[in-house]
Amino acid sequence: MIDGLIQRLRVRDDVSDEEEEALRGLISETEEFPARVTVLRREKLLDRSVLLLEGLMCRSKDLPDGQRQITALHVPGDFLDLHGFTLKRLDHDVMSLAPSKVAYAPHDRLIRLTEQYPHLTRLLWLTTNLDAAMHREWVLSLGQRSGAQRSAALFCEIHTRLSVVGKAINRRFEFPLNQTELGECLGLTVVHTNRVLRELREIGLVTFRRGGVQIHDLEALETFAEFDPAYLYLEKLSR
Amino acid sequence: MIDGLIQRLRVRDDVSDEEEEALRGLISETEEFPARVTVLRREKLLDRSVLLLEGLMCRSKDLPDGQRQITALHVPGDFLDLHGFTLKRLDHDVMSLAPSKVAYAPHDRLIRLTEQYPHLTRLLWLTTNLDAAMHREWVLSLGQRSGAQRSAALFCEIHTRLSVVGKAINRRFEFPLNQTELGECLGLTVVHTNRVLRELREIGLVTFRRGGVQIHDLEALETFAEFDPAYLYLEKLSR
DNA sequence: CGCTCAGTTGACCGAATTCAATGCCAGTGG
DNA sequence: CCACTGGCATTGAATTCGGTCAACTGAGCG
Repeated sequence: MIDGLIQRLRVRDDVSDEEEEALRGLISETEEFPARVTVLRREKLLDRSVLLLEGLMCRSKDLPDGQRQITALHVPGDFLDLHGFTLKRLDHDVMSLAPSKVAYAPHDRLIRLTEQYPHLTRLLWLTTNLDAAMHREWVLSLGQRSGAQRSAALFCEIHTRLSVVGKAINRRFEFPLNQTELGECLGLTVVHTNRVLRELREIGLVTFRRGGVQIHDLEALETFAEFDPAYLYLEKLSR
Repeated sequence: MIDGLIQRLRVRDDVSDEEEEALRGLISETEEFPARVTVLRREKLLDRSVLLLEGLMCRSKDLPDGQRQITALHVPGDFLDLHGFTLKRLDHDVMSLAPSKVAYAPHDRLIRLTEQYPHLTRLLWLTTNLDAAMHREWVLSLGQRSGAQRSAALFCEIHTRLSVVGKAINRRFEFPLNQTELGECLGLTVVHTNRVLRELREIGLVTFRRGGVQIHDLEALETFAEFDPAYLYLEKLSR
């Protein structure tokens, strides 16, 4: 059930059978959500963290004048708010972008885990640091890449992350955002997002259609985006 | 010596005397750097983490075509690469912006700490999650705020963070970036950075001069920037 | 004095936004 | 079956924000 998480961790380090059991013991219950509902609201005090099992979710922040920015996308196997375990409240909302299934990890169980499994604690800590690494890449993207490059880089990132959990096949993956939401990831208006998508389609790199993404030429897309997956830390090291 | 760090932690949670001792025991040695040198280079494998004691540093990423983005600024009391404790290598460079002093925390000592002090481990984990929260605010800024707002928001953030460690007095603080570097934080060119700074100065909000920042009207600046310090987590909670 | 480096300004250009209209379904109720 | 609706996607035209190029200033310094 939490295989996605274990898969993601085993890409980066060894996880013993005992540790795997401890991880399974974290989960208290599961819940399902339809697409486009707010799953976690900022400021509320937290006593559990949420692991995404199936579907797609995002975190978003907004400004008083109503502008919204999506700060992260989450695929199955990702914790949505493990940072909330230490922060105790969120600085952003979490919303489902597709029908999704989650599992809850109560904070008291996480505290016990930090007391009994230091190595596993470091691995969970690692996953929040991966989130931060992705944030930094988005900062780079928003600060320095053009709209089209930004879009291409995002498709490369999601393609790589979904591949790790076996959900990208033949350079195709489910990606049920609409163009407004994609624009909120990229810091672009819908109108310009639409133009950028047309450009990427017309030069034969990638086609985005509501529901999914088909990459036509992965190598060319990565070159165009100046994409380097180093920030996703896909290598196995003792942590 | 590591008082800045302890000050920052005690804003967010209680730190016992024993834990304070354990933190002091982390440090093996210190080192000083002049301004504008690369302190850590991306990709190198790490066996220690670096705590900033005095000065100012930044993390930066760049694209193959030479464009550079500063992804974070660090003030005294910040770890520069505690995320490197679990990631084992960095995805960015770390550079000094002012003459600085650092202390080293070898990873084997950090591992021992995670085995003996779970609560303190959670507090150190917290600090990396604070970094991620700041990254998210920068994503919001770069995606949705105008150049001038972005600049104002950055000044608000640094003012608040320096206040915590007693380094902002009377709405004035040292900030020895040049306009090129400030532009690399904001995703703007030097030329436009210059114009934005003039605008902020002329409407009486804030004056940036190489070396320091003087805020003229803090409340107006925060309103202009749509700044809300919630993402800095300045409240004390049991973690 | 001439050099360099940072800051500043103007003229022009291009990327992205804004505003507005149109097209395209899928669903739904008559 | 068709008319009507609402949500997205798409396109055009005008505008603006920020970038590019280039020149100039001023301070510090050997």
